[in-house]
Amino acid sequence: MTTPPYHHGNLANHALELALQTLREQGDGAISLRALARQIGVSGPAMYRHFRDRDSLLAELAVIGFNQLRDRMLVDDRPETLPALQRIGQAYIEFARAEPNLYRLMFGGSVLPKGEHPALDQAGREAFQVLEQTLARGQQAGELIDAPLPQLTASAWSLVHGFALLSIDGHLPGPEQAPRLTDAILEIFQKGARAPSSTQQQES
Amino acid sequence: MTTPPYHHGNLANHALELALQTLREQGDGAISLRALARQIGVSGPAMYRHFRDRDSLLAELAVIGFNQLRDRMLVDDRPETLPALQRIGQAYIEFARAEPNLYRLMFGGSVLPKGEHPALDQAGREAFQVLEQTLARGQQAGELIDAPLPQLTASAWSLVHGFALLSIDGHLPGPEQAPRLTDAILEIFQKGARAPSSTQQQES
DNA sequence: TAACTAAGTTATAGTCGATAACATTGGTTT
DNA sequence: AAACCAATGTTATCGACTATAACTTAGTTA
Repeated sequence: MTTPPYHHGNLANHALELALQTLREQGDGAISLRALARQIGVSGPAMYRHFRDRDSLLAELAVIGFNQLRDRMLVDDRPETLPALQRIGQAYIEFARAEPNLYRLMFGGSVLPKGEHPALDQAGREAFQVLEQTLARGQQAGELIDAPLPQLTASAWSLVHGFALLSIDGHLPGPEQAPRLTDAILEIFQKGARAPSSTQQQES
Repeated sequence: MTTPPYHHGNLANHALELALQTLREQGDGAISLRALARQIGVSGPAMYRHFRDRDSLLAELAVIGFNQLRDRMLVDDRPETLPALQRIGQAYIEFARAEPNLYRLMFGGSVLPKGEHPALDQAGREAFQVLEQTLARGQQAGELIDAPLPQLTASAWSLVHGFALLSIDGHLPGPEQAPRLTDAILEIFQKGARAPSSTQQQES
């Protein structure tokens, strides 16, 4: 009685949950299909019915991450662009700091090279577009400089991406004052990207 | 005659050279001590006389990378800070684009976590300081805003680091116009970090 | 009910990291 | 010069992993 059924029924989801937990606790290098299968109580090769290979499982985790990141960035309730940008930047960096290993996996170009996992590329683009559309709105409202949109987007994304990685990798001093640092770098960006005619003023 | 000598005599350097080549061509994941030993014509465990483990070899590669990066950043021949910063930023991003896999290894927090390889941390600090000292000079000369130096440094480093990674990982459109994009983001930073009283003027 | 298919299984090949125990060599010491 | 010894190799071996092949089970559908 209560003998485990031959078919698990939810192997893929179960595996993804456990993998996400392993990722959080020990990083992507610690994820192995065999170990996951052991934890679930299933044989190793069973995993390959649900994931083409190890990288495909990692890619699915990264997709989950990008969707979470996109949702967290969708908080620009402010009508003015500059406060909205500030909010988005904060949410972005908070996500990276809350899920460092997931964030690294999402952008770790060496582990999951771009172009090999279409769903992952798509999820990344969608998150990217939240930022881009906000910047576009800011330009249309005349709050941001008139630089080409791709340039402006690349600048903003570079700044938060670089800060997020330096922060979670321990390259910045004083991790406890990360929020203050976050605001400081976002201010510099706003000052650099603000339209000269903007009604916003710098504090001093 | 011409029988290979029992002692190789230069195993460590030879291994590092081959590993660097493998890294360039196939990324850090493709580096294995056994494969290196095979190429050199030596047995696997011989490697462990020269490297504590695989990560130690990777760490030595990363140290080489940081030293190269630092040397490339030491080109601020201009006395004024802003042009010097521009030069440093360009050199930084050119390095990352020329050696993408090496750059990823240097900063790949998951592969080589900070704190486990003192020589690596030291080399990273030395490169970091080139940027920091230039920014400090700019502040003393009154060319840069009076924000706390760590904040200013974190901003500049974040921007070039983020841009470098997004660029080499293929997240930015139009790779062929990377140099133009580079100048664009550096301009935004300069505009955001320039002292209000600076004699430098924005172009329009 | 027979056939098909999805989702498991065992068996196996090949690679790798790492350690233990042993062998060779060249420089150093007496 | 002989003995020694530290550095640098060697073979043997363990355990873990990715991945494929061939087979089995069970649920669904004609």
